[in-house]
Amino acid sequence: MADDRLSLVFSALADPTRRDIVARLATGDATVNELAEPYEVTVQAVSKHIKVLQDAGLVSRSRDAQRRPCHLEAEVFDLMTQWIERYRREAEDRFRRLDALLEEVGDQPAGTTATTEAAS
Amino acid sequence: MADDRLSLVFSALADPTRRDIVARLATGDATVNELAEPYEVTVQAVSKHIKVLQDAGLVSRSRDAQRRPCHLEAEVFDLMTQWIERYRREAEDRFRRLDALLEEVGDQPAGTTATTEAAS
DNA sequence: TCCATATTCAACCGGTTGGTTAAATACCCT
DNA sequence: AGGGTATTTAACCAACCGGTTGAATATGGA
Repeated sequence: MADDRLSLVFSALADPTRRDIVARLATGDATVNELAEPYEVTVQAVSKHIKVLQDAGLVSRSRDAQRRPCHLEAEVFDLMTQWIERYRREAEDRFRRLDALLEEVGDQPAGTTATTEAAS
Repeated sequence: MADDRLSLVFSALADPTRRDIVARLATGDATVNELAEPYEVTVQAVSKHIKVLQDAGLVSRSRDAQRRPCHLEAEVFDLMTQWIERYRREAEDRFRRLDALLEEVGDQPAGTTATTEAAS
């Protein structure tokens, strides 16, 4: 379920180990064995993580003898930032309009209207 | 497992229905019943989705009689964009350095060194 | 008080996920 | 051919996820 590109990318990055792998690939290509070394999990588990990242388009592989180095495909990040920025902008614009409206009416200062109960 | 903030946010947005809810909340606050209306799923399912978004800090609730309107907390987006931009920048910098090195050596034009095999 | 509305909680179900171990595959080297 | 290294596949398992139905809770209004 949820096999569209954006879902795959967000889902892939929802795991801290995979985010860590991405972080390390940002500094340079690496093989599965190299990537697996710092973790306690087996190399097979890391291989699965790489597959998830690959299916999301975040990682590509090449071949070098037995090794299959992983390469970070950073362009995919654009897909996320575009989505995020779009709705952030919409929300901020709406907030600005509300703010201006309150200013105009001469109500209480903005941001004190509702009990927000945000998560800790 | 994976209960850190960034994991919760990415995980929350990995579901298309939840992304859609976020998109709609960007245009204005809404109740669970209002949000559930366009979907085929039950209102309980949507309530669960809201809970996930709330745990991730993406949504806050207020009270208005029986209604508990949902409000988008767009600041959380910053957490993601900061993470994304950091590693994108690292990867791009590395690419630029490699590019410059190849230029210096007088090798082939950049981007033609490895078989990338990227996902479709 | 009684009823309608809005929302959540509880229990359940099938599919997915992240991990394991064991076996298979792919490639290099002598 | 045979052995070593790198990696993937297969089968399995417990936990989680998104959905359901049914019951509970909370609030407003007649």
